[in-house]
Amino acid sequence: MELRHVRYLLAVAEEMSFTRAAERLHVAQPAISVQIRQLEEELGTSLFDRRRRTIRLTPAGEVMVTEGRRLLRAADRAVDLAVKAGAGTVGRLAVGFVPSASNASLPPLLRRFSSSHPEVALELRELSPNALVSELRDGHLDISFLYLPFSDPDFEQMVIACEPFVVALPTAHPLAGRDPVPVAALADEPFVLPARHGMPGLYAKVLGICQDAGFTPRAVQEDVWLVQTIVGLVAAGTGVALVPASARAISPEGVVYRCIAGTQVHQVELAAIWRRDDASPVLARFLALLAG
Amino acid sequence: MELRHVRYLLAVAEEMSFTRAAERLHVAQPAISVQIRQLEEELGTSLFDRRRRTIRLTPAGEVMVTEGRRLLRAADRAVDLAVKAGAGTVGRLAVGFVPSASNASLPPLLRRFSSSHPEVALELRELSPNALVSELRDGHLDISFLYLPFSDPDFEQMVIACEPFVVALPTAHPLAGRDPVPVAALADEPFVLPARHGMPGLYAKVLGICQDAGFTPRAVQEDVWLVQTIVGLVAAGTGVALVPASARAISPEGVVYRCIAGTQVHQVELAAIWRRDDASPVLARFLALLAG
DNA sequence: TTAGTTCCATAGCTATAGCTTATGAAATAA
DNA sequence: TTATTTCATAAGCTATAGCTATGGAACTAA
Repeated sequence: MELRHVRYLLAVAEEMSFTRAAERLHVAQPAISVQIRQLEEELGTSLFDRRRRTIRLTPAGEVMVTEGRRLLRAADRAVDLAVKAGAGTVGRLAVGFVPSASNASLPPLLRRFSSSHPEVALELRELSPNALVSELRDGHLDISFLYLPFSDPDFEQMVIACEPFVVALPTAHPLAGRDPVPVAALADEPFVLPARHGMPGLYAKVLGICQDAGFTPRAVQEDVWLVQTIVGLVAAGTGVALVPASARAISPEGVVYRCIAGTQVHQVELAAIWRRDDASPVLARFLALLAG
Repeated sequence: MELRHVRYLLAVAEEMSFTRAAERLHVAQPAISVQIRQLEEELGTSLFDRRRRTIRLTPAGEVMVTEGRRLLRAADRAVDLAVKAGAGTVGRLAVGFVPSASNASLPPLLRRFSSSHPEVALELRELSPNALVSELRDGHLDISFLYLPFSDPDFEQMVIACEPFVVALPTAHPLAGRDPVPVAALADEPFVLPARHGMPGLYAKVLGICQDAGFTPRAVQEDVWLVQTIVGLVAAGTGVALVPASARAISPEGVVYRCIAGTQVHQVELAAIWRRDDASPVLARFLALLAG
């Protein structure tokens, strides 16, 4: 049995005429006769009572019409869903991000995508950068957000946000009175540093800023995972820190933010990364939104 | 799209290989390639990621596989149901009968059919003979049971039970002492007669028996619909009656049954009638049970 | 790296099967 | 009855599924 048999059957049943069904389907009448007969032979039973000139459905015909309608609906549905899945307007998108990235730029992006693609299920996961990469590789994630630098030939990347660094100081700190603060002024300060291996992008940037100012930061606390925690430690008076400007949103008692003095702009770049060979249409849609 | 496309897709998806799918379907590998490509072109999206040597389903492919399985199941189900409907092992049978026919012979027949055809819904209706005929004609009934004689070129009939007449007498009646009772002895008795137009078969039989005995029954009560009612009237002393022997099952206080004397056997025949042009497979099954 | 192997895709050809035209038989309608 | 409608059948044509041969790309194993 093929869907053609069902389509012909329904046309005949609905027109109650082989002739009119043929017209409706834009084929000659004998084509209908032959196809219906084939179906009848396959089923081992007749579908129409043709003894009168006005044909009638047999009980088996009635059943086949009912089930045939269901069948064609299921076929239409299958096509519709597959087309949508192919276009990326239905499906699933697993998004990963480093803890600090749940800041200003990401939520609005996700919200916009979600409202323009209501049939795509967004799955959000907060992971360390290396976990993000391995999950992307395994196909458990479709796209991830982390701080640059990052480089891997298997992945493509796109910068989606670029924010300046600011200095986080305990409120009582002598430098809190100055704004902007020159980086060189922090040369002898104890530093709270982000996780070197966990967040290599951020770590490298902070180190770079200090080295540009002519010193290597003295770590009083290393391997801190969350920007939130860094800020907390600064607030507790543990030391000073260089953090992305979006950290201003986290403002616990005891910490102040100051701009960095000087002409050189130090920025941290939040990037989206995804597998180069990932052909997921949903991902393509998401990337289009990122780029557009 | 045809079911062939879906069958090929599922084979490829299950084997995860065009080559093995081709072997499984007993066709050459290019046939699979072409059909899958056709489906992909119709959907406007690819179903397999063929960049690697081990192919993978695309999101659209996953969807199409899931929906395709559903589709083939629906197709199988449609065929199965239609075949059963054609064989008469599933469906509906509307059975009509005159009130009096719900006696000894019919219930066991219906019970036997029902247990051998559990998927056939039996619909039972108690109607007058002319209503039976018109409902048969309209197709609201498939088969009916009534008392002969009945004759109509549009219908076929089969006698399914044949029972002798008996005389029903009030217990106190003088003839109650005799057994058998000669019909002639009832010549001057008041008769309770079945409905002439409502049950022509039974009425004609009773009249015939009396006329054979040389008299025309004097009706004290005519147009009685149910044999049960006739018996009740006899029990109340209204008159005597000739009723089918199965009426013995209805034995209220005040009535006795006596055989008819004489060599001539007077019998009433219960027959099944159905439309000559009715090709219903369920009916055919039922008739086979009646005949066999 | 290179040679060999294993895939799927493509091209050209064959054969099947669906379609068309022409026509016939049976049931209606006039 | 005759004319008309309707479905079935037959013959020829055409479209298409499928086959064989082959090529290119991706792995695999020296």
